[in-house]
Amino acid sequence: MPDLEGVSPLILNRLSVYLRCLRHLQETGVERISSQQLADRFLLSASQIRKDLAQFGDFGIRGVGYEVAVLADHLNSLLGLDRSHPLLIVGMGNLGSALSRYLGFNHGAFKVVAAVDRDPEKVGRDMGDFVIRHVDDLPAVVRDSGAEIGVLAVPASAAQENYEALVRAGIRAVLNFAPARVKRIQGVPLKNVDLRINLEEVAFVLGPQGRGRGASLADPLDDDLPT
Amino acid sequence: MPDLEGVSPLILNRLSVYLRCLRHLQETGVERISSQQLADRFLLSASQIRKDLAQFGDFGIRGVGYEVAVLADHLNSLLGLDRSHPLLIVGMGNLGSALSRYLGFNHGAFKVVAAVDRDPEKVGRDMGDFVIRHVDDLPAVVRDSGAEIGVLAVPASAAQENYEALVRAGIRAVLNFAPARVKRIQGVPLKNVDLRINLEEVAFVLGPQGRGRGASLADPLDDDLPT
DNA sequence: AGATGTGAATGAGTTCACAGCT
DNA sequence: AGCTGTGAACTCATTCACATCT
Repeated sequence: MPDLEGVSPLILNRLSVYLRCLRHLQETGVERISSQQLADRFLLSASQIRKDLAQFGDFGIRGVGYEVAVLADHLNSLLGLDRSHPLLIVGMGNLGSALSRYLGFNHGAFKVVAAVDRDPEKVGRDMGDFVIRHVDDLPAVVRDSGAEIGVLAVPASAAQENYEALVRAGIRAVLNFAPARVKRIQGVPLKNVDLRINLEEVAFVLGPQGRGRGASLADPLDDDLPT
Repeated sequence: MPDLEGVSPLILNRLSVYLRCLRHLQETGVERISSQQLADRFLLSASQIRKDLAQFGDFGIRGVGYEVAVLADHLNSLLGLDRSHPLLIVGMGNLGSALSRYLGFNHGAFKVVAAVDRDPEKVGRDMGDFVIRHVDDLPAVVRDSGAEIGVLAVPASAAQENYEALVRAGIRAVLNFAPARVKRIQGVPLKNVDLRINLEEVAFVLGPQGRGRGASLADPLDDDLPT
């Protein structure tokens, strides 16, 4: 049953992970796989895989396993990756440039179609598929490019105002990489990603002044998974 | 009781969040605050704040609240941010450069002290506090710089080999930003951070072809918190 | 046999509600 | 009175174990 409402972020992220594993298997020429094999191969839990998947329909074949290609395609469309998601990068400094490379992937589901910056030096630069435009032109840029998701890669102090500008320009969702919490405006999904928190986590396991050796606590690192 | 073993990553991340809120309050001149006020101010849960904090000692004063400065300092040292954590960036492309800016923060707890790259073009470039060196010199770079945490910002295909090189060079922990899962070697804490998963999450809330409007599901975005 | 899908059991994490300190 | 610290209640998530299908 495609019970799409109320899917927890935990399950969602695992689906992404499963999909990546499956793509990997596909490239390796594997056609069928059981939940147990998947779990062994990628350090996951077999029963969890089954439960996660069963939520969205009966993709498997009892006694056999899952058809890699079929399952991958199901997940792909479930995650909304079967249609293209045009991205707009706001702020083309190092982070913005890095993200524009990093995020274009996944069988073409995500594609950077536009970028804006405040710096006149950068405006006009040709990025191959598009030209960097001025942040003041956001409304026109969003309209012309058809961008759907805005990616904030601006300094912390400029994050909130740029989010709001994106909303006014008609963007449908925003991902914020600036190290500042942005407050969501009703109706425009927003995800704040703070890269620094990961560093703090790692710093913690190293302990006060080198508590013991490495992995002390409940092995908390590693939330996400394979490629 | 500083029951440091077995702290869940969830709590850990919340502690980081609390600390940021407190720093913010400090700058605003607030000296005391109750869990309730904190919760209201930053969209948190009061009882959760109290429970999280109580785990590590009695920082609060009944009937009064928490002394902002005191609590901030406690958290700071609890998270290991009172001593300096020298960072080494591996891969000085756009992402590496961006991270080297982005991650230097937090009252000087994190400082980039060295960087390496494979590209002879980049080797030798002066970054102010240090000079980019060749990745083959990792052992010497780690020794000379005293780097503690390695930050991988290399292409996916090079992630595993560079992690292993870091381990051989004597690094104490690693944060991997390459879009590839790296397998941990016993004794060297590793955290894989996959930026793409955030995009997929946002794409999902937008739904198949624009299911409803914005925030459909259980509002899953927004894990982390304020600055 | 061999693997899925799923209720039942366990465990983790969060909220409630209040006793006890200031 | 006001607010913390904490056991008890509750909700959410994961794992177990097995009936069911191929």
